[in-house]
Parts: sequence; C-alpha cells; structure tokens
Amino acid sequence: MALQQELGLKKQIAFTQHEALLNVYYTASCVKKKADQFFAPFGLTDVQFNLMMLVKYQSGKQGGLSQAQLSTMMLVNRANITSLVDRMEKAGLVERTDSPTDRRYNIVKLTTKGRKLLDEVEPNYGKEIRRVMAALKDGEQKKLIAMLERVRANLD
Amino acid sequence: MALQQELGLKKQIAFTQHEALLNVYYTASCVKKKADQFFAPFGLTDVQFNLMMLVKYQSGKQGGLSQAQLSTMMLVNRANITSLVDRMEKAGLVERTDSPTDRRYNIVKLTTKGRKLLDEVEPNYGKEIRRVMAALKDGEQKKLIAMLERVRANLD
DNA sequence: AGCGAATAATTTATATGTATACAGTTTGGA
DNA sequence: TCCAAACTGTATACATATAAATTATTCGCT
Repeated sequence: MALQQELGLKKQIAFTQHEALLNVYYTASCVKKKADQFFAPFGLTDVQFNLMMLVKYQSGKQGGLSQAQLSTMMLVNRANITSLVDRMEKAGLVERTDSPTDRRYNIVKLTTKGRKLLDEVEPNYGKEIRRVMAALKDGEQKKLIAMLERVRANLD
Repeated sequence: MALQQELGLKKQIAFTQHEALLNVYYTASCVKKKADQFFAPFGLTDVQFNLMMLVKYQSGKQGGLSQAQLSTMMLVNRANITSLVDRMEKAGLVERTDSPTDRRYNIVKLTTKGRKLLDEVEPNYGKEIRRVMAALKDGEQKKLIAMLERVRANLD
C-alpha cells in the first residue's frame, strides 16, 4: 500500500524523491517492528540476535570479536555496545574474555547457552526472511541492493 | 559500496534475500544519521522536524493534529508522542490546545517560533533530499517505491 | 627510551523506540 | 438511561541510538 494511505496522510507527499526516501525509512521501521515481534518469544531483540550472528559467523582466530569490531559491523556507536553486551552477559548469552595480546580490549564470545539459542532461532529466521523477500524476484532484489548502494554513496 | 565492505565483514552475507533486507535496514540507518547531522545546527532532530512538517501540511480545520493522529502518521507508539511533544513544547516549537469538542484529546499546533524555524529549514531540506536522491533516475525511484511497498505488504 | 597520538572500553546525558497499565472521556447498544 | 467498550493521553520500565568526556593501554616517531 502507498505510504500516503498507510500513514493516513490527507495530502500527497510533495515530490517523488522524498516519497522514495520515506519509503526506505518506513520500510525499515516496519521490518524492525516485525523482527522484534519475531524475536520476542525467544527473549531476544533484533539487535541482540544480530550481535550473536556476527560473533558466530565473523569471528577470527580468537573465537570472538572485540566491542569495537562489533560496533563497526553493527553501524552503532561504540558506547552503545557496552550496555548491549552488559545485558546479554547478564542474560548468559555472551561472555567477555581478556585478549591475550592487548589489554585494552575484550573478546566477546557466545556462551553454550547463547550458541544453543542461536541454533534454535536461526533456521526460523532464515525461513521468515525468505518468505518476506519472496515479494521480490531474484533480479529485483539485486536491483534493489544496487540502488540502495548508490543512495548511500550519495549521502556524504 | 557493498554492505560487506561497508561493515567490514570477513565473510559474505549468506543469501540475497538477507542481503537485500539488510540493505534496506542499513540504508535507513545511514539516512537517519545523515538527517540528524543535517538538523543538529538548527537544534532539531529528524523526528521533531517530521512532526512539524506533519502539523504544517496535514492539519485539518482545527489548525493542528491530535497526538493520536501524529502517532499514526509517524508509525510510532502513542506513548512516545507524549514525551516528544513535551520536549518540543519546552523548546517553544509547538503548543497543546484543548479540543473544543472532545475533552480527551489535545490539538498540537505550531507556535510562531516553530513556524519560523520550519520556514527556514524546509527549503534546505528539500534541496538536500533532491541531491541525495539524484543517485536514482525518476523511473528508478518509482520502481524502488513499488518494490518496498510489496515487501511491506508481505510482512504480516 | 620516552612522549604524544591513537585506540578500546566505559560513563553520562539525552532522544527515541517498545510494551503495558491506568484514568478520564465519549459513545453505542440493551 | 446507563453500562460496557473504545479511545486519548499519560506514566513507567526498558532497549537502543547519539555525543562527549574519561581512563587505561598500546603504538609510532624522534
């Protein structure tokens, strides 16, 4: 449905450029809302799941990632990772380990509990992503990716 | 740039559906960051600007919008509008007015100060939107909108 | 070798999002 | 007429985002 109807706007959005940008913005907002509903039964948020996926698939030899690495990969302020990892550590999903070579940073790793939970959630997540994105043909998805990359490149 | 490079991921994103969805998500995040930087010199946030634009362009006969209407148009929980309007009222940008017909709701209106600030910011905003979205041809923008509408429709 | 710059994590203050519960007001149906 | 249901705004608890300042550590250059 068009944004105008979806948001109950009485007047049209003035120009196409704006409508396109708002569509990106509001689609992401809807996706986030959907994701939070999806993860809630597992006691997770989308951000926490994302962090666990990164630790599982992007870790180097050390078997984990530093908080700075995580903040880069999550496009999030470094300060924010502290409290995120705090909460997840309290929930027993991850643990902070001292780096053997550099005392400035921690290595964040999955606990057994975290790994188990992730193994449970991940297949369902994959299935749901495929279901939602079946709205677009494979070629369209690639086109979408390319267009969004061009928009991002033009931001600065 | 591809998401993988942009986020410094060591391994590829496993399937195209996921990459496409993440692109929507991260592009929105970049747009928000850019918007916040854009609005900061005016003492505004993107959300506050958005609220003022809605009050300016979507108001009915009463010359303002209720908080419930705003929450629908901003895809935001009703509870959240309370503190948003609190802050903006404190900053002198909007005011709450009693509805003459229904004592349950307020009418949120722009103050003279709010209107003046909006008139100053709005042209620059329009110019910046057009600059960023020049990354896409007009037909591409329409295609992007249509694709995102289909993804949203498939969310529930 | 030592000093200044860079880096990592944390703390604090603030803005914004969620869900839930509640109180006051209005409305619609028995 | 009157009561239950719906709606509006608010309060609370929490998760997550920003920016800026602080501390500890390491790195790079002279």
